[in-house]
Amino acid sequence: MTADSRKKKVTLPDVARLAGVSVASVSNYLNDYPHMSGKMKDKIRKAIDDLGYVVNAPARNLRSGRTGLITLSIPDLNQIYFAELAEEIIKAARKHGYGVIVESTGNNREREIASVHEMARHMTDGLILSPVKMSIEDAADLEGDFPLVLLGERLFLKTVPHIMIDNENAARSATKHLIDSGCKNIAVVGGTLDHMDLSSRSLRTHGYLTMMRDSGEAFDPRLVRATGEWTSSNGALAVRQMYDEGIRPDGIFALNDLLALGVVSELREMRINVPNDVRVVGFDNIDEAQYAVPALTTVDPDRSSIAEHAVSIISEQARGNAPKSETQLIVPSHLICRDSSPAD
Amino acid sequence: MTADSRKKKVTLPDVARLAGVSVASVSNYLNDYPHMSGKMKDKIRKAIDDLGYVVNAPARNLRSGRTGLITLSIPDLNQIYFAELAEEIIKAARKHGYGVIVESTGNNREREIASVHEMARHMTDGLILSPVKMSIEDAADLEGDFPLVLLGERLFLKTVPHIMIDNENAARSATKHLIDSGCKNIAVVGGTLDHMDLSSRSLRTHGYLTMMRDSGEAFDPRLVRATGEWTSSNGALAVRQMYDEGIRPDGIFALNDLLALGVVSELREMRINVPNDVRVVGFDNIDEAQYAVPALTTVDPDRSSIAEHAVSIISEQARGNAPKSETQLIVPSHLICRDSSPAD
DNA sequence: CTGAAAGCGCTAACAG
DNA sequence: CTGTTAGCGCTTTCAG
Repeated sequence: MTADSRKKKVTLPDVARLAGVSVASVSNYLNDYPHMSGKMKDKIRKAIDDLGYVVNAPARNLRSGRTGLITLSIPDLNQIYFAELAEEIIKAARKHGYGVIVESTGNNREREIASVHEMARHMTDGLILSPVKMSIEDAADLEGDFPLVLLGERLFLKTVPHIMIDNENAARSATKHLIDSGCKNIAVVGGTLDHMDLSSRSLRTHGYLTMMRDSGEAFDPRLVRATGEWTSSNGALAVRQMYDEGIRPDGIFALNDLLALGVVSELREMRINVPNDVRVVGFDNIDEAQYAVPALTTVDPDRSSIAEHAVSIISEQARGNAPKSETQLIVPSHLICRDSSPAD
Repeated sequence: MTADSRKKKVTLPDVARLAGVSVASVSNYLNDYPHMSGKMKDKIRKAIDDLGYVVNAPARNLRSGRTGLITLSIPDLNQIYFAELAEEIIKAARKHGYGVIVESTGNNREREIASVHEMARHMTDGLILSPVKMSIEDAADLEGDFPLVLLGERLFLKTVPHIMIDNENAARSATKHLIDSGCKNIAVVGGTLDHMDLSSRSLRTHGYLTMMRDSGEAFDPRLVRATGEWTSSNGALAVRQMYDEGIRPDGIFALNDLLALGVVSELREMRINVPNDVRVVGFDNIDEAQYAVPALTTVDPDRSSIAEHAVSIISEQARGNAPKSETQLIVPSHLICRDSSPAD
């Protein structure tokens, strides 16, 4: 395509005329119709180049009923985890020939619901939704028969494909890694013992608890440190409070990397060596984890695999293949050992 | 709109029939045609609700020539700065009634160029491009007459609207803030003295240099610390090396927040108090800056204003208003003082 | 202020 | 393997 291709509107019939073939052949060519003579292809290719022809997407979409676009609806790109997830989804989508409209719902229930309807308005071929505020009462909004995939652990609907991280097992691995490394007092920063539900917070805490129990470790509820938002300042605060209370962990499992970063920073400030005095493990494997000093041992949720599955499912549904009923995919994650708690 | 609105395809004529009016009236209604009787509006609204009608975007687009979509092409959502910029652009776009297709070019020249052409393929109404690898030789690719805005300091084309951060003045303010706070030995981490060009690195370093000179501060080239990628580990490394060389700054201007985070972390590790012993100022005001401990003093590039301008310009161009020739907008940024170097 | 009719540019039958 | 034709669903003149 040349730079001036958009100067004048060139239509498919124009190409057909110049190439001396029918519009159908040009259309076939554009859609990679398998059976076509080489010379015809050449003629068409040349005509397209000469005219600087570009297909008109809306016309194609109108006719074909598909747009080649999917909507990704996430809470907030400022949250690194979601930004990195979006990056992977965009990559996976490109591989499948899709573009991605990114919608940011800002942790707002109305906007989450609205994104379902917006999708129809933009006529995208599907929606990948990461709901954080919608509840089971809003399920009706997801009942349309359009391609939809839910991400995350909230909101279980048997009728809608759902992809999640294996929060509990990942937390178990992280905890086991610390136990196996000889830690005797393992704290969970960001955890909770209250109202266990299906949130990451609860699932990860639960994984920690069961692994502690399975390993015969003594359970000290004071080692479960609740925090507010999972930010590095709250991670630092949790450590400070723990030490103020006289608690001396030798391993800390922070429920996400931001918390872990704050934990490490506070420990260093307190002249406590990581990993020699206290080992630290995070969760998410955000980009920054590898650049931190010390580099962070953390759970990699395998975002690229989540993304690949999400896009595949949408793609399958969009081309009419009914979603395998009850698609509830749990993507395995794995621990990445770095300096904050090296493998043995 | 009800949840079952997509069950069966409902078209505009269906609505017209049920409402007992013409299709044109329905169309007018949908497009907020100003002159229309209240009762007609009511009839149409009711018919739309009853049928659960949703406009078909491609058809509308085909006819109107617009899609209500703009493409945002940035290097990488894993880079926090760009993720936060994307978030702002999505917000601004929503306000203007646009959806945003996010394309990630992965610091790849070919993909940057491709995104210009992709836009035509998806028929978006405009492109906001943040080029990092394209060079002036690729200018021809930007010559089409489609709505386009460039973000960032690279690649100057008088013919294309361009929005940039005021890197140099921002760096001057940051430096001045440190000088006014009594710092005598101010280091720049991430800076360079080689081949000054139009990169952020050069412009920010230059701002630092001129402010040092204007303030009559002695210039010590050893205070300009080059780094590789702007990551926190490289920030930490730069500090370590500086001290190993016997250099003792009392103020550090890190050219982005990630570097600054590394700088602070290393200083704390070295038992050097921030801000009492050494003040630290960053650049970008990423979300994390406010949660760091100590919270980071940094330059806020005013992403929301950049986003608003970018979307407005696209919107204007898309509705046919020629871009004011030579739109080269420089968005003023300002310093946000937090704990790492409080205001006096 | 409302209705009838003419396509926007393309694809998918279907016929050759 | 290639050509003809009939719309996809909507907006927009242009009359009434």
